[in-house]
Amino acid sequence: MKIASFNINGIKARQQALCDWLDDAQPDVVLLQEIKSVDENFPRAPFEDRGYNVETHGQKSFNGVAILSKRPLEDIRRGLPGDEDDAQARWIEATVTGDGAAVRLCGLYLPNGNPAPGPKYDYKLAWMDRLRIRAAELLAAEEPALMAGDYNVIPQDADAANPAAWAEDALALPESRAAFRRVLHMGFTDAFRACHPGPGHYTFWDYQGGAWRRDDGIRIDHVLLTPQAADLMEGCGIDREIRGREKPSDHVPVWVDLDL
DNA sequence: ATGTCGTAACGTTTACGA
Repeated sequence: MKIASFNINGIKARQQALCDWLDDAQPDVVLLQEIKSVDENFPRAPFEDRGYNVETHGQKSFNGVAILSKRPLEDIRRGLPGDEDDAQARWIEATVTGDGAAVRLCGLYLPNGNPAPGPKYDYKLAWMDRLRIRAAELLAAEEPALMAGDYNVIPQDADAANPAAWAEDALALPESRAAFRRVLHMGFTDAFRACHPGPGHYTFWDYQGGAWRRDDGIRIDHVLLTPQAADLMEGCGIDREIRGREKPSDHVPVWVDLDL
C-alpha cells in the first residue's frame, strides 16, 4: 500500500496538478496539508471520480488537512488532542485496512513558528508537546501506525542545501530540532532516512529567489513510523520531479510503501 | 523589485501567512 504525504498549498489552485500527480503516482492513500479550504468548498468530485474516499478537516483561508484513500477510512478523528481552545485545523486521523493488516494514519501540518522567538514559536513548541503525547499513545498500542505531513522542521543540517541560511529560523532552531528528536527517540522511524541516508534530499523549495532552479531546498515533510509499521516498509521516496511542473506547490510528495 | 504564491475582502489592491 502506497501512502503519500503532500502539502499542496491550496486545493483550489492545485486541483489540476494534484490530479495529474495522482494519475501518475497512483497512491492508495494521500495525506494532504494546507488545503486552505473549508470542508464545504473542498472539490471532492475529481478525487471521488478517481476512486478515492475523501475526508477533510479544513478552515477558512489557512491550514487544513485531508485524507484521500482508495480503501474505506474508519474511526476518523479531527484535531490534535490536548488543547480544546486550538481552532487551527492541523491534524486528522483514520484507520485503513489492507489485505492483511490495518494501519492508523495521522496527517499533520505542524505550525511554522516564525518569527522566533515570539507567540507563534511558543505555539509551535506547545503543539509539538501535544504531538509527543499522541505519539506515545500510538506507540503504546503496538500496532502499525504512522504520522506523516509537513513537520516544518529541518531535522539536521544535512536536510538543507544551505543550512546557514536557516540557522535562526523556527524550522531549524535547536528547540525545534530537539522536540522533533524527542518524538523520534521514543521509537519512531524516519521512513525516508531509513531508506536514503546522506544529504541532498529535499521536499520544499521556496517560490522566491529561484530556489528550485538552484536546488536550494530543505527536507521538512516527514513520515514517522511505529516499529510495527517500520517492519512492513518496502520502500520510501520523494517525488521531486513534480516541483518543476506547471503551477507547482512549493512542496513535493513523500511516500512510503507498506506491506499491509 | 519585499524580487513568489495562495487566499480573502467593503477587490481592479492590499494584507497576511508562508
